[in-house]
Order: sequence, then C-alpha cells, then structure tokens
Amino acid sequence: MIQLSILRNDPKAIIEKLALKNFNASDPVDKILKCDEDRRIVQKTLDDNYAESNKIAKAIGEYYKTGKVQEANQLKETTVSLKENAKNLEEQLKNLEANLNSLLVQLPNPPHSSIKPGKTPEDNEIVYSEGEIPALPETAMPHWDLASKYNIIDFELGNKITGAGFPVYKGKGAKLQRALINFFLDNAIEAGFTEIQPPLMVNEASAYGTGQLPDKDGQMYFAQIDNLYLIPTAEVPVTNIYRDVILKEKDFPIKNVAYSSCFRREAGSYGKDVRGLNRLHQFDKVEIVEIQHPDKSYETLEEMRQYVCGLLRKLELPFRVLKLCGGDMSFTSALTYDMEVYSAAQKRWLEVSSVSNFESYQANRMKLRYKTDDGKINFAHTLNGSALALPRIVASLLENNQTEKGILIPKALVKYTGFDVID
RNA sequence: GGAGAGAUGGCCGAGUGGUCGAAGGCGCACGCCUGGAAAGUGUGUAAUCGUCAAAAGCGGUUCAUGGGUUCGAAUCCCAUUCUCUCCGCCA
Repeated sequence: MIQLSILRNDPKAIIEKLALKNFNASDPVDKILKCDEDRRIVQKTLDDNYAESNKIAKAIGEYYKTGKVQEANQLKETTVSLKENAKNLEEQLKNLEANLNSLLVQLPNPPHSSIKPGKTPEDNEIVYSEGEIPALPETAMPHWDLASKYNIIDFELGNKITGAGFPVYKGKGAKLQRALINFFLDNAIEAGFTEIQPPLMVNEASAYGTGQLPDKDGQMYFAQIDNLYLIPTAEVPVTNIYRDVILKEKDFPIKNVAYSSCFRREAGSYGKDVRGLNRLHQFDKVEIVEIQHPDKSYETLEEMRQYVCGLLRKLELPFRVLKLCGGDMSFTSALTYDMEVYSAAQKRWLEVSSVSNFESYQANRMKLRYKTDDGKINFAHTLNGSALALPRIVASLLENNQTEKGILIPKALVKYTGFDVID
C-alpha cells in the first residue's frame, strides 16, 4: 500500500501516476486526506484526554499512599467525564483508522516513472527477443494432441478426478515435470538463492500482506472451515516470511527460491486461452523472491530478468521480453517484465514468467522494514518472478520440439529427465 | 478431539493493582584494556502514533489478540488465537 506520508506530501503526483494504470485516484485520495486529517485531530484530543487521566490517576495514588483518602475520593469524581469523553473519542478514532486503511488498501501501486500508458496487452513494449521461431510442417500438432498421442498428460482423467484445469501427468510427462522443477531449483541455488519449501495454504494476514487480499478475493481457493487460502503462487508464503520483520542493512539482498504447486480459480476465463496447459487451476511453479534495499531494487530487477532469460536460453526456447504498460500491470507492481515463449503449433506467445518490483508497496502492507546503520527505519523493497512456471514451458517444449521420431528434450534437461526423446 | 499448563523486549527470564516500557542475564553496538584477540570493564541498546519544516524535546499507545473491572492493569475477570505436556487418532 502507498505510504501515507508520501501521499500527504504530494497527492497530485500519486494521482498522475495512478492514471497510468487507468485508475482514477482523485476521489479516493481526497477522501484519504480528509480522513487522515480528521484522524489526527481526534488522536490529539484523545491523547490530551489520556494525559489528563494519567495525571489524575497518579495523584490519587499519591493520596492513598499518604493516607489522604478524602482527597483521593474527591479526585476520583473528576475522572467520570474524562472517561466518557475518552470512550467516545476511541470509537471515533477506531472508525477513522479503519476507514483510512480500507481506502488506502484500495489504491494500486503507482508505476515506476519509466512506465508508459496503455490499456491492453497490445500496448506492452517488446524490449528484447531471442531465438528462432521454428518452422513446423502442416501436420504439426498443438500440445494437447501431442499429450494424448504420447500418453503423457491426461486432461480427461483430471476432469474425472477433480475437474477442468487439473490435468494428470503420466509416465514421461510426470518425469518431465519433476525434471523441470529440479532443473529450475538447481539453477537458482547455483545463482545464490536459498531454497524454501513453503506451506501451500496461508492465513488471511499473509494473503493481505502480498496484496492478494482484498484485491483478488475470489481468485483464490478458500478453505472456509479453517479460514485458509490455497496459495496462488509461492510468492505469498515466501514473502510473508518477512512480515513484521525489521532487517539490518547487511541482510540485503535476501534471495529465496521456492517450488510450489499453485492454485487459481481463474474465475471468468474461457475459450481457447484456457485450452490444454494454457491456463490451469493447479500448476507447478518455481518462484524467486528477493528483498532488497530501496536503492538497489531496480538493479536487482534487471538481474532477475537476466536470470530468467538465461533459463529460457538453456531450454532453447524462442522468447521475448515485454515491459508492461500501465494498464496491463498488476495492482501491486511498480514495474513488470513478462517473458513469453513461442509455442509454434498454437502459433502464439505464452507468458511463462512475470518479474516485478513492488518497491515498498508490499513491504508497507506487511511491515517489512530495515534499520539503517544510524538507526532509521525504512520499508524494504520486494521483488519476485517466476523462474519458471511449468505448464506453458511444457506446452512450447512439446510443440516446438515435435519431430517424426518424437519430442526432443533440450540438452540441458536430459540429465534431469534421463531420456532425450518422448516417443 | 479430551485434560492440563502457558504466552513479557532480538533471545532467556523476573515481575500478582500505582512511581513498570518493564529487574537481571545473554546477544548486539561503541569505548577502555591488549602487539592483536579472548577474558575483563564502562556506556548504550524496542516499536508505533501525534506535536514540530526536521531533530531534540514533549504527549499518547504497545507485556499474544479483543473486550471488561478499576481513579489506575503486564498483574484481576471474560472471549479468541497460538504454543507446550499427557491421552486419543494418525502419514
């Protein structure tokens, strides 16, 4: 969430930046400033009230000690109105604070100064591309057909056991999944990330901390009986490790990597976008999460981007990097790169990674801070990225590498799969 | 799931109604000591809100969370959450 002090200092700048995300903030910002002002007035009055009460209480204590019971009893009467007043003010303050918070939480993260306006994915800027788009014969199959031809992914079986969007991986398909997970984890560890195995369910505070709540309520599976959410990404539990934590400057950068299954309701998705592996309710992903000093977070973002590109290169997939326009960015991000691979039979680009800098937006929500050497406390910056999400990688591997002899496994993966062709 | 015990600062731990944001220890930081280190020794060491341009200062809040009793609560009462022990169940 946006820091109130920043908003107070320059509300206009925030409104202008949020307009890039096609978010009209002038009305909520007005409300916030008004609410904040009221809050401070009430707070001051209440503080004075408390100060007075404290004084009286101490005086009564003194009287009792010296045996002046009468004086004490007299003083007691003066506290009646103070107490009543305090009760009133407390109520007001509570309401104002709740109100203020709920307003603040509804403001998206203002985008980085380099972000261009835009409304749709077409407005995203292609900042890099690499690799040859393979020329497949007419008879080339999309991955869902290949999956059943080689009996490696069974969508129908998933329907039976659970429902649409929960495929079953079998034989070499299952092994390929495992190989990719290990490949991604090993690469990350080599690059200095610490492996984390997080819980797959989180409580409300965690979902709120990374910004899934309240914005994306309804996109997460929710176990009502225990009040727990199935994670949509490992970002949620891993970043929340640092909720309510005050780091030291020397702790930076914190680099974590986690493999997890991810669960998304994807309410409202339909059509060919969701065919096969393109969009699932449950999928596997290796996620990298970094906590960094504010001065270095954009440096880190570039490193993360390069790191992800390196993975795609090793997998020999044609890919491109998009810098998202304001309108296509997520609620919580300040700058996002999307990595897309080309899936040659579908003839379309598939997003396989999204690398973002959230600056202090998540940190403010979850009170993730650091102490400078001279004792000041600031919010840290949080970043994360997929490295990588499996299903669409599998989709493009299957489609791009299909040959008459079968599906060829990229060299870098063979030591993980133990086979070099799916036939 | 049943019975019991508990939750205090970065950690351990004292504190059963007033002067307690909280003894003591550990840790940490800085200094002294030392050729250097260890040991020893001295000092300091929570967060948050408000006031202020800012700092200092001042005022408020915080001893799991939320309510209550009281002039006054870490301390008493109630609820919730979590942890531990025992029993039950179980990968």
